[in-house]
Amino acid sequence: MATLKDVAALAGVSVKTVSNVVNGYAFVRPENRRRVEEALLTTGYRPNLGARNLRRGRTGFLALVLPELVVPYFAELAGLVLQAAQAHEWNVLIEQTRGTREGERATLASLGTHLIDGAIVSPEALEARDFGELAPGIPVVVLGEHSVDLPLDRVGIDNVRAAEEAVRHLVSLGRTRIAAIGAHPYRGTAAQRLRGYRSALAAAGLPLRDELVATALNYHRRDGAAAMAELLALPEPPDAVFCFNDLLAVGVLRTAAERGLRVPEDVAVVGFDNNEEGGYNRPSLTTVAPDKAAIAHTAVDLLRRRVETADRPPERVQTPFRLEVRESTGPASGG
Amino acid sequence: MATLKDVAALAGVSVKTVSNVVNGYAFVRPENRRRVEEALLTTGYRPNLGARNLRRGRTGFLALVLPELVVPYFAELAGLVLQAAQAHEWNVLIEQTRGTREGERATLASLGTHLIDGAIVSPEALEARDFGELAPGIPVVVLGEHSVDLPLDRVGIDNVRAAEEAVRHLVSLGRTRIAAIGAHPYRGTAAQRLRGYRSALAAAGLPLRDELVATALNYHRRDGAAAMAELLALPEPPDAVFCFNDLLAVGVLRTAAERGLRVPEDVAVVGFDNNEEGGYNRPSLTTVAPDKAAIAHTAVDLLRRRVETADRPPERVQTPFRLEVRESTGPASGG
DNA sequence: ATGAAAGCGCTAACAT
DNA sequence: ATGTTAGCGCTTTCAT
Repeated sequence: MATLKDVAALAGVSVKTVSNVVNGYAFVRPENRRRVEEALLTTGYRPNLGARNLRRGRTGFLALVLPELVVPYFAELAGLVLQAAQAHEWNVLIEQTRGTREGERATLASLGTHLIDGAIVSPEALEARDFGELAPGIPVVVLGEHSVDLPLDRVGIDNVRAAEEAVRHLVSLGRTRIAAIGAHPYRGTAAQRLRGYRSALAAAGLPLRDELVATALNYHRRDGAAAMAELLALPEPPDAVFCFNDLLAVGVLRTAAERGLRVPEDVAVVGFDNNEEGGYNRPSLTTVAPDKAAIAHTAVDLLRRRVETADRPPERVQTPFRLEVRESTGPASGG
Repeated sequence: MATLKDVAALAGVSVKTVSNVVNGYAFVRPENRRRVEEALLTTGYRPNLGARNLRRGRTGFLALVLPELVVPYFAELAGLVLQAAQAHEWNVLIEQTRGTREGERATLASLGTHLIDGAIVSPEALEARDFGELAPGIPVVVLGEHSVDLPLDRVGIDNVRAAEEAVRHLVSLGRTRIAAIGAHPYRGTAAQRLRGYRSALAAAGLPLRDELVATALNYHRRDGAAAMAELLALPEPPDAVFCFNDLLAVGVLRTAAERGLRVPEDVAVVGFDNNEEGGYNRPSLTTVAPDKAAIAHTAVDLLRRRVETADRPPERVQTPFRLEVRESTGPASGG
């Protein structure tokens, strides 16, 4: 593979001149420029970005740290981050943590190693001190709410308000036994959504029943299905379910169908995330739809600014969301 | 950020010794090792991988080039590739091409720039010469079938046999008007699956009807829904549909439901890819299930061998698959 | 406008 | 067993 030196030798100029041409510098004598460009072509030169970055002190990489790509929300988000990063000439390195504290800590620790300019992290189990300990001085943008208050840039929607809106919607349908699936011992977003659920119930004058709040240690379809099975075993099963993500909701729909329940007549269901698959479910899924493109774009932009000037106060940006009402709570049923 | 030199100065030894300790070299005097380790700790040294790789002539990166992460098949595969790559101490750079030749060419061209050791490419529109032109000398492993015969390592399932098996299954249910959705002007996998579809029909003594073969330029849910709407508008609509991926099939199920058709009684549906979502559909989706973990693992391994010795003859590895029979063709209906 | 040379942080000869 | 040094490919002073 041809290097700058090879090209310089072939063109009969210095490395500097070739570098100037390659980097689009203005003042190069036309004759030299022509010869360099010819040499560039015949050698098929391509700059070694590693070397360039070593010299420049930036790597051109950004790490995207997330639980797992099989979760559609993260796959969709990752796709959008890739696009947003491209606009800033950043390559994206995706790291899966599997959502465990172990995995998250290990990944965070591996970031210290200079090959990234910064990281966008979607934490689940991480604690505040982990960041300082494992990735000191590394520009980080955090996605979503987190139980601990970190002095880091952060992007996400207002989960409390979003949950309130979802539950208020169920209340407006006349539902009174509204369950929640997705309570979690330490996930920040789960805590926020639970808070919104409770405050909406309280505002509607409905009682808070502990047996209607189901914990889910994971947010996969099977966990939703299992949780719904338990809720249906209650003496008085719910007439509506608010799920903390769409995957849980899909599991819920499945279990409901297997038990012969009609959705939304017997039980209305709301999800969270607006995965593409929800629109094709039967019934299609009512869900909280965060503006994922805005999240991706904002995160990348925040990271860029953080990289440029490290000593800014941390920012928290709230991105918009809306409630997408579909068949699982709507009048037209697919049940 | 501390460098090797800083550590050496602090420990009162040479950089070589520090390097030896960092890289786990055996022969370091215990006293020196102790001092180096101490200096390592107090400086919080982390190796600059960029510099290391520049020197070593490898980058530690592998590019995974795929159409888009919102397609569950690619998201699932990407997750598995990340895992497989980790075992070889490779970081993975994901590039989305959006499945266009433009996008694929642009991505391929950007690979030439030395920051990757090799690439795993899932092409859709690429032509043979693109590889030679745009990424000359770069170790590449191709995923899936491709219309053009390339002298490159390749991993995939036997799409012809897989399609045959799917269609044979529909035939065994007594279906006679079996449609196919997903014919495509240049995708290699589409051509193979179409071939399998045709040969299975021929083997069963069923006529090949052109009106039952639907082209899909994209393989998203909405494309399946649209194609199914057209098939149902035929004077004699199909009694079974073989879709070239699960997303198309999900769209088909949706359209069928909207028209009040029962699946599988009125129309049986088979997909391809075994996305997680298919198991939770109502009815759950019968599908061709490729062993994605095997694909990911094999691709990474093939790439490693290609990087190590460039002058091996290209290999083609076929990974296993099986037909996963569920409700959309099975006796127990969810329709 | 261009050349010479230093140096980014690291590893690998080569010495000792 | 460890120190010295060259050099990976590039950008960037500093000269000229």
